[in-house]
Amino acid sequence: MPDPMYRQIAEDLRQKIESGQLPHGAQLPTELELREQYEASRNTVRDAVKWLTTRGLVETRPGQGTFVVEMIDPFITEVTQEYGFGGVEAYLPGYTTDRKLTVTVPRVEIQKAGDIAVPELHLDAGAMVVSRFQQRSIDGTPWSLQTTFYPMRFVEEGAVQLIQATNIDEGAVGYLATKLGIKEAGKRDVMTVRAPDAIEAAIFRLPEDGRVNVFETRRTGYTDDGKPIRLTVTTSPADRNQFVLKVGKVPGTEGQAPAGPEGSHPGGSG
Amino acid sequence: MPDPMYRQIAEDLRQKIESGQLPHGAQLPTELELREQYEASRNTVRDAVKWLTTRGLVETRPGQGTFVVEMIDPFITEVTQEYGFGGVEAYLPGYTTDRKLTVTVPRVEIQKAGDIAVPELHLDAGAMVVSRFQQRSIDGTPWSLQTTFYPMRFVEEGAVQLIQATNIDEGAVGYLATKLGIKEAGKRDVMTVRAPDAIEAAIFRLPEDGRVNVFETRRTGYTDDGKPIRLTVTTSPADRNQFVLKVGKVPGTEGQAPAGPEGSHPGGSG
DNA sequence: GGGTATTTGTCCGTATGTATT
DNA sequence: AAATACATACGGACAAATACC
Repeated sequence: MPDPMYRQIAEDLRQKIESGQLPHGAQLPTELELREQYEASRNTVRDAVKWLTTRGLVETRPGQGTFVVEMIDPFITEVTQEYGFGGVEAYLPGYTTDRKLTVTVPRVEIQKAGDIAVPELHLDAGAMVVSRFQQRSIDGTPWSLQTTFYPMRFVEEGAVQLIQATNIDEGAVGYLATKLGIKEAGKRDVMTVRAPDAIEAAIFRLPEDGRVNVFETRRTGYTDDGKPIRLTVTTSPADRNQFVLKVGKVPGTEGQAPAGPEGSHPGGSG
Repeated sequence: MPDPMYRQIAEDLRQKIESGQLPHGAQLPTELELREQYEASRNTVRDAVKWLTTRGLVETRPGQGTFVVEMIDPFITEVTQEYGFGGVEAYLPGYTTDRKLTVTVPRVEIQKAGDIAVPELHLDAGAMVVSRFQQRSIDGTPWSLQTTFYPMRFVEEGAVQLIQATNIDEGAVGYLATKLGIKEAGKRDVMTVRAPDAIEAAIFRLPEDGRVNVFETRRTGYTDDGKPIRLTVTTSPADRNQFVLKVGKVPGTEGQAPAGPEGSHPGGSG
């Protein structure tokens, strides 16, 4: 039982939300009503609402009110030995199968390699890279951003299609193989979670207070002799994405229920 | 450039942090000093600091001040085809190799199956399960909580060691194989990210405002004929964990730098 | 241990702006 | 245009945690 008044109010509202008394999408009492119900000042009930907001339980809409957040039907990316996580090469929608995936045409830029690309691609500081950027949406909702970096050297050696803003049918990695004989023999995916930057928050329409994190997966592809050939960075909001990995023999895929607000671990702190 | 004053103050401080002018661990000016520097009220500079706090850039310590967060040396869990993510069966520390992993003795409880276990283990509502809970720490810092649920039926059929609060040398899954002939032929891992609950926040010593999320991986193990035999739920803080998956031939593992505050994707929102 | 200064946390009141209906 | 509801910003007061003497 938290001592401060705003926390008591928040816990009371939280209990009402998690018990179903305030279902998804329901409007909370207005700040004025909360102020009367709990006999607190408006700033104090605002602190309580902000506490719930930070936890992703409610969202405020200026001019309308405060609402319990809607449940998001998660997008499930299946991880396979062949593909690894990070990409959208394989995916399964949750519950329904009729979602539509759309991909923007690549935006191609030639840039100085950044703090990630330089070490991952074993480049010298100041080296140039080709970046190919795509945005993926599902049913019109932005779902992931993906940028792949290739050393500029590949273009100079003849892989000119890399700098064209069109989809490469065989895939850019396949194109490198047929054009330059550079084959990807292995890849490493690193998955982290972090707060979104301003661009990601805008594109994904995430609440601007940064409480919804994004997955960031960095995939580095290597040739047989261990030279890195590309770096793919994919970001996707953590509130609408799940990753699934199957190993061995697993029965048919039913939809995965999103994580609910129940305690998975026993109480206590031993 | 954000309009509200508290955002301008926050962006200014953010720029000082990201430029290195305020390095990791450095103390920010006190609220009184900020109030003088920016000619704003104390509540306004507090809003600015709170904005930075929500984004995980700074942390406040009552009686001391506000500080730029320390960089956390991430714990890297390597995902392999054999093991999948979720567990700590295989892991690599970041940068250094001299970290010590400690595991608590299992806490064993017999419970009614919860909202996750019932569907995952194909149980009837109200069925009983054995839960085995362990907490893992690295260098004394709590790193992951893990609970595995087994149908109570296994104990009734003779796997009595499941309900003993001791480590099972061959592993609980291996024990089921030798004792009952129940072999795990496959498993599915589902990875999500969510806000921590109160218990997790306490054990991991996460900031109580819930801005640091936790990974939750649910692993369900299946027999050859597709029957689920166990459900393992692992939670680990997203601020100190990374997951790595290697596919094919990948050169020697150098340490992975944590995600820095640089833009990976091009600007704009087209 | 006690006392004091410093710093953040909580709570109140008020006024004005902005977004939506 | 008017009403409603949240957002921002100011002011003040006291409490709680910490550090230092």
